[in-house]
Amino acid sequence: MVGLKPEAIMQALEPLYGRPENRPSGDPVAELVLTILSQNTHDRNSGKAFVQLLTTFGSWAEIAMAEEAEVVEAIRGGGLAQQKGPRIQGALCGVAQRTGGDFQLDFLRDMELEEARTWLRSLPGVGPKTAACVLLFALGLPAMPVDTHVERVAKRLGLVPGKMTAEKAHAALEALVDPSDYYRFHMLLIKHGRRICAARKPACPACPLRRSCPASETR
DNA sequence: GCCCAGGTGGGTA
DNA sequence: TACCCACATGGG
Repeated sequence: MVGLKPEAIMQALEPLYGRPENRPSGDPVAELVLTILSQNTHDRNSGKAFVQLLTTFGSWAEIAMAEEAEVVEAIRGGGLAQQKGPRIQGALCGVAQRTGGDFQLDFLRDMELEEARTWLRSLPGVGPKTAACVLLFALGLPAMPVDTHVERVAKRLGLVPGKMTAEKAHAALEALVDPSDYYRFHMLLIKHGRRICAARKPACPACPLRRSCPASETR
């Protein structure tokens, strides 16, 4: 354990990556679909699959009602299409069922945060990370997405125990970080984690976190 | 040709 | 509860 506090970590990383500002996107359903497509997939692939999905079908309703094979074909370029196609269709159907046919998630704003999170997680293909992405990025609600980068960096910095499971680490980090800083914390750790992965260096001499930086981790 | 990417869900002990 | 593993494509 190195005893670094979240605020100190964010202050150290901001000179490198800038200060992230959350501007909630307009369409939570688009965020939901895009996040499912991005699961364990590189951004460039998931982004292409998302564009292809939107150009192939004219609306969320069409995607939900389409033959599964058509949806799978549209998102093939994103990888894991056999899994993600049915999950996207199932999630869209879940949304429509809840709203009586509308493809929108504004009703989540009227729920308690944990109720909204639980409802999202009841959809196929929606786990803790995807639910948090929709709540934070699209609706501007205080949930923190914890992906592999955030989890790995946070464990290395001693914010959470290294042996903690991903789901517990998620809850622990949400408790540790001020809710108004969720977006800032998430984005800074993502950027730092990506840089570490991209560099694949045994050490990161420029890192402001120095010895406590995950970049000193030998992979 | 190999490696990796912003998870999830099912199976097993 | 805690692991382990399959899932699949494109670009470096």
